[in-house]
Formats: sequence, structure tokens, C-alpha cells
Amino acid sequence: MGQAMSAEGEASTLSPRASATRQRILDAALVEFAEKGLAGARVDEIAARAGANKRMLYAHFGSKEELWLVVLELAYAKKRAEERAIALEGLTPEEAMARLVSFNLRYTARHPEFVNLLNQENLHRAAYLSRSEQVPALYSPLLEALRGVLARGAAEGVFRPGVDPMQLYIDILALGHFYVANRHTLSTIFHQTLDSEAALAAREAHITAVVLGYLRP
Amino acid sequence: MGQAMSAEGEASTLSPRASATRQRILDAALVEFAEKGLAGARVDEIAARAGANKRMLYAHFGSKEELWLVVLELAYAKKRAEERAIALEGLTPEEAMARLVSFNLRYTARHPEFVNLLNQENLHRAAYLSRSEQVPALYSPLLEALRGVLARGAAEGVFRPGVDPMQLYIDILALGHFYVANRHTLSTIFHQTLDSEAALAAREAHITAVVLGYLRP
Amino acid sequence: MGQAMSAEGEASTLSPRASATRQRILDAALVEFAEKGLAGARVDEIAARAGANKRMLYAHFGSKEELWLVVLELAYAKKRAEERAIALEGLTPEEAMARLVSFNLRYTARHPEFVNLLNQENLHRAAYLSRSEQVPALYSPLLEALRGVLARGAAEGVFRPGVDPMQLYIDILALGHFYVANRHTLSTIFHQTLDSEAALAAREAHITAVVLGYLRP
Amino acid sequence: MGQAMSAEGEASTLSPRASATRQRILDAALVEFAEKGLAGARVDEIAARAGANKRMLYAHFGSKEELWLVVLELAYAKKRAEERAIALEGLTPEEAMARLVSFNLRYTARHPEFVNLLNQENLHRAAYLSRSEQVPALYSPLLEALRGVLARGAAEGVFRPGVDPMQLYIDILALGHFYVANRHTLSTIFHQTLDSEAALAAREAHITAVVLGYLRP
DNA sequence: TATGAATGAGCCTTCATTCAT
DNA sequence: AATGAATGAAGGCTCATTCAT
Repeated sequence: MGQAMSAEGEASTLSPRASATRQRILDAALVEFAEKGLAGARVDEIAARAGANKRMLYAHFGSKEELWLVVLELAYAKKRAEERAIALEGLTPEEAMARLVSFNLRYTARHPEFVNLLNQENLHRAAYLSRSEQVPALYSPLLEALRGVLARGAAEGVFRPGVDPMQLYIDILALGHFYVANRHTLSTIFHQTLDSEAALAAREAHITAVVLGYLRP
Repeated sequence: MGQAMSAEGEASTLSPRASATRQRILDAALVEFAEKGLAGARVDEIAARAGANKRMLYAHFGSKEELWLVVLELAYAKKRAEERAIALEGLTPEEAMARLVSFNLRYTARHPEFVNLLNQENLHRAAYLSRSEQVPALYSPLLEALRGVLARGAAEGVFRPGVDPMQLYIDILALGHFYVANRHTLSTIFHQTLDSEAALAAREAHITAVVLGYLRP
Repeated sequence: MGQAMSAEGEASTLSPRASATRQRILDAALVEFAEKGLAGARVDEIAARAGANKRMLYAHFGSKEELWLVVLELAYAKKRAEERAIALEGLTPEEAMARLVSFNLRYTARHPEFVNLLNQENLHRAAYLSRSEQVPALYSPLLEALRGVLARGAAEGVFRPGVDPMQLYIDILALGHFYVANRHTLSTIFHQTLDSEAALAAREAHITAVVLGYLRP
Repeated sequence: MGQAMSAEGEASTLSPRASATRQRILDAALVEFAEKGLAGARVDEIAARAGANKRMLYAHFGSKEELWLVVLELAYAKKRAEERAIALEGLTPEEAMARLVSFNLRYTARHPEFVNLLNQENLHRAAYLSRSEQVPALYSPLLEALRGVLARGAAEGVFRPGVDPMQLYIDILALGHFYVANRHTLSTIFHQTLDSEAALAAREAHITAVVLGYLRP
């Protein structure tokens, strides 16, 4: 993974030069889409940022909307790849849960583009994501892993039983994602800066306590 | 701010006819902005939906962006007005908390426009909201009320002590708002419909349990 | 007729100013389309020629292709209106036929735009014309009138019997239209100028002789 | 002219492979130009149809417009080659004339690309053809042959005297070419299919009768 | 000879905004 | 107060053509 995982298959058939151009366009598109949204993003701007010709964007991706989908898929894949790298099985249930909570908050904070992408995609009622086959496939293993941790915790008597893994994963996403996604409006209405490392650490401690507190038997 | 302020403020100085036109434009703008976002919304479409002339839109609001701000302020004000109507003081701490959690989920589900508006505004780093004086003022009383409930619960021994009311309120918002805001992508990646009343009721029960479970001493 | 017969109905509902703009766009479009064809015509150029804003073109006609159809319909309607004004019934059969032949050659020569329009439309396999309801309706009366002349001539013993009016009308069109439509390539391959009034008069005499010579019993 | 000249001229100096590529481009260009016209034709599409690289097209022909000229010249040359093969001298004057009429209709019907090419070239006022030295040279012999037939017919008392061979040849072209070139619009306005073999045979009989009927003394 | 990648100009269309009435 | 017409500046996309290999 790591390197942004070029829409597999294509990379191998492209010349190094074309592949590099493609990647620069993807990088630029991610920035532009995250900053301006799908409707607000400008194709000219993406091309300029990529140091590429606009025509190349169309040669590689066909349209602004198809480019959006590829960017979205890559963003999901990248996050899931990092998340998957957490070896939940080797940790105590509490530790595993804390790591998941922490990872999601920290990843989101490190990658605010991701939340913007998701918000936009939801504005479009997931019209693009629903055409993706690869993204949903990324989440089945995650739910299974989470189910395992919950079962283990319940068996060990450290977690309450009967917790729905999907609901809990949504909680984990929500507690981190919402904070980051809404940091600007929240900062405004609460007259506080939520972007600082201190604020983030406080949030991390708090939401870890929320999840673990809830899971107590 | 200034002339971009709340509908009520101006209503008194406008003729009934002008006031009605203004209101129809606001209603239409809310729908259009919520559906398409700020960049995606079309001024023509708003005017058409409002059954008004485009020129009127400019006469009343000056520009698309100022219209956006007014719509946003009204959306915040409306939600807070309903939330304020919950008489937290007359309820047990647990009941008060459950009501807050429930209200926020249900309101958001009833008004998905609101989440779209917030997402868009965050995309713009709260650039418009930060020009509003009205909205932040709506949240100080809320935090005070919440602080009261937490203190009461701690004093009665039913809540853990030391809970930060702002963090908790963000949790409450997050657990409901994120679910609704991301229902399309979540439905896609989890192969489930999250829009149904049954799904919503399940979510309501779950997040109430999360908040109250966490608050246990 | 005369004045280019604005796509009826609409004219009455448009303000004089809008109607004038619309007409200027139509006039400009006819020139541009005739000179460059549908694909070669430039919307910018049409707007500029019309002294209008490009946006107006879209407000009135929706797209370049819809504009094309309107221009085409008007061109047909205009020619048929003039042709219809020939009172065939009051003439001897020979005279009526000669007038039809002559009119078609002269009209085409006066309106070379018309042949260019038709050629383009045929290149597109009549894709636009086939969406028109008004144009085909213009030709039924013509065929009836021609059938009447042929019958009269046969009855009087001056025309051969059994002549198909459609085939004959196509001949009349062909003998005039082809000459004008292909005057540039014909001039080139025959090393002669076919555009002059003298050449046109010679052609007129010749094709009249052809048609009447053929019709002899 | 020069390097844009006929395929044969260059074929001898090209490698077999290059020659084959050149020919495939010409074939593809004929199809594309005939379908879309000069402005509507796409260089990418021609190269793709030819299974060749776009760069090859430029290497062989220099530009889209020069390619157009070569295609046009070849089309003329091909038609004239077939027409020349009719041994007019060995036929009776009537038979010779009938053969010419028939050939022109049938050739045009078999090669509708040719009429599209001519129409486009006329749209451009023969700008490309006028740069050709080859094509006009093809038509002098034809006129001479036709003049011979007419003289023979007049001498034998079967044709009227004084017929201008050029005018008559234009008639022959017109009666066939116009029908084929305008078959789409004619079918539309006359509510009839003119493409069928039956329709074509009827046209053939009719225009033969027209020409021979006219030529009667 | 042949190719894939790249380019810049330009095309059709749309937008937020303003003018004239 | 309200309207229809008009505008100029992009915006997404495509084209003929050329470069680098």
C-alpha cells in the first residue's frame, strides 16, 4: 500500500511517464476536491496543480466525475490499509478498542481531506461510491475483526455482551470524524480552537473514555 | 451581518407582499442549498422554486453567498429553538441526557438539510458562519444547562464526575449527526439501509445506551 | 411571409426587443450555418454576427442543434411560401411547368444558403428534419397541385400521360439545385464560371427545354 | 499538389508496410469524411479506424486538410475510371445515353460517400479541389465523348440537334446525384423510402425516360 | 517506421449578476 | 416591488497537432 495504491492493473500497463502524470493528477485532484468539493473543484486548477495538461486529465480519467470516483476509492483504500495494519488480535480487548478509537481520530485529523470527500459524496447520496465495487469489500473484514474483539472482551468479562459491531464502529467513526469534520463550525460556536494538538489529545482521551466506559459490563 | 440578519428582524419593515417573497426565496434556497451545496446550487433554480424573479433574490439578499449565510443562521436558530424547549431541569439527569441524545438524532433525521448545510459550511472553514454574531450566542445557554445536568447527576451519584459538557455535547451531536449525514455512504459500505424508521430506532436505543453507559460512575 | 416568418406562435409572446434579438440570431445563424455547415459553424460567431450575447442564443434556442433545426424549418417554409404564391391553376400546363422549373432554379441561385443547409442536413441523414412536423406538411399540397397540372396537360394532349408527380418534382429540384449546389466543383472541372447571370439564364433555358421536351406526348 | 498527389505516384517509393498504412488511412479517411464531413471528421477517429498511429497520418499527409484533398482526388479518379470503361462508341446513341444515365445513378447509389464528399467540397467553394491539377483533366475526354454521341445521334436523326454536352452531362449528374444526395430529406418530406432497390429502379427508369424523352428530335 | 504522451487553443454551454422597463 | 432581457467571465471538455522515444 503506502504509495496511494494506483487504481490497480492500470499502473502496470502504463509507461512510467504516463503513470507519473496520472499520479500527479490524482494528488492534485485530492487536494482540489477536498478544498472545494466536487462542484466547486476546477478542472483547470487540478491540471495546473498537477503540472499537467488538462487534456491528460481527460485521457486518464474521462471526466471530472470519474476522476472523483477514483480519488474517493483511493482515499477509502488508503485509510483502510492503514487501519488493517493494526494487529487487533494481539492486543487485549480494551487495548484493541482504544487503538481503533485513537487511530480513527488521528487518521481523520491527519487527513481532513477524507472527511471532506465523504461529506461531498453524501451530498450526492453516494451516487459515485455506489458504482464502486472495491470499497464495500474493504469493510466486511473490518466488521469481522471488530466482532471478534467484542466477543473476546465479553468472554473475558471485560465488555458488556450483545454489542452490535456495526453500531459501535459507526460510533467510533462518528466520535472522531464529526469532531474533525465540524471543527470549523464547532470552533466558531464554542469560541474555542479545536485544531491544536492539545485539543486533539483531549478529544482522544475523552472519546476513548466514552467507548470504554460504555463497553464496561 | 447587518442587513443579512434574521428574517424576523426585517419582516417588520417589509410589506406583506415583499415579506412573503422573501420567505419563499428562503424556503427555496434551503432546499436548493441542501440538495446541491453552495457551489452546486443555482440561483436560477432558487428563484424558480420560489416562484420569484431572480432580481428579487438580489434585492433581498445581495448575493448568493449572503443568502447562504441567512439560510444557515435560520437553520441553526430553528434547531436551537426546538432544543431549548426541552425542559431539562424538570427531568432526572438520566432522563435529561436521554432526551438530549434522542432529540439530536431525531431532529437531524427529520432535517437532513441541516447536516448538508453544516458540511458545506465546514468545507468553507466556517467562513460564512464566522461572520454571524447570532449563532454562537445560541450555544452558551445550552452548555450551561448541560453543565447543570452533569453536576446534578454527579451530586446524585448517578453520573461519573468531571465530564466536560462541551465534549459530551459534541459526542451527542456526533453520534446522531454523523449517522444521518453519512447514511448514504454507510449504507453502501455496510450493505444496509440506514434510512428506515426501524434502523433509526435501533440507532436511537444504541446511542442512548452509549452515552448513559459512559456516564455511569 | 417575406420577413422570414419567425417560428410562429413564439413571436406573439415575446417582447419586441426579445423578438428582435431572436430574429437577429436567426439571420446570423442562417449565414453562419450556410457558410460553415453545422459542425463548422461557431456559436461565438453567430452571436457576434447577431450583435447579441451568446447567452441569448441559448435562452432562445437551447442549443446549437436546436437552433439548426429552427433555421432549417424557416428556410423550407420560406421557399415553399414563395413557391406556393405561383398560381399554377391559372396558367397553361406548359407555362405552369416552365414557371416551376424557373422558380426553383432562380430561388436556389438567389438562396445558395438553402442548398448548403440541405446538404448538411443530408449529411446528418435528416436527423434534425425528421423531428420537424411542419416541414413535411408543406409538401403534400405541392404534389397535389403538380398532379393537377400534369393531369390537365395530359387531358389537353400536350403532356405525355402517366408521369409521377414526385419523380418530376425531384427532377425539377435536381436540375436546378444540383447546378447551384455544385457550381464550385463544376466550375473547376469544366473550367467555366457558372455563377454569372448569363450562365444562369442559359441553364434556365436548357432545363426548361429538358422538362418540357420530356413531357411532350 | 506535389506530395499530396495520388496514391499510386507515391506507392512506388514507399516500403510495402508504409504503403499499406497509407492505404488504410485513406480508406478510413474516406469513411470518416463521408460520414461527418470535413469539419466533423476527427483525426483520432480516422487513425483509430485505420489501426494506425495518428502520427503516421501526419507523416503521410501533412494535415487533415491535405488528407481531404487526396481522398477527394481519389474519389473522383475512381468514378471517372469506371465511367471511362463504358465503351460509348460501340453503342447506339440512345443506348450510350441510357448507359451514362444509368451508370451515374447506380454509381452514386453504390458510393454515397462520393456525394457527401462533393457536397462538403462545395461548401468550401471547391477550395481544395481547385488546387488539384489532376481532376479537371479527367473531364475533358468525357465531354468530348459525349459530344461525339450527341453528334452521332443528331446525324442519325434520333436526337435533337444543338444540345450542349456540358449542360446535358450536368443534367445526368443532377438527376442521379441529387436523388441520392438528398434521399434522407426527400424521404422525410415525401413520407417515402427512397433507399430501396425498388425505388432506385423506378428512379432509373424515370430519369432515363426524361433524358431520352428530351433528346427526341 | 512507428508510438504513446503531451499541448494550447478553442468549442459549446452555464453561471452569477445587472440593466431597462 | 417586480420582471424579462442581457452580459461577461468562466467551466468542462475536445480538437488538430507535435514531442520524445
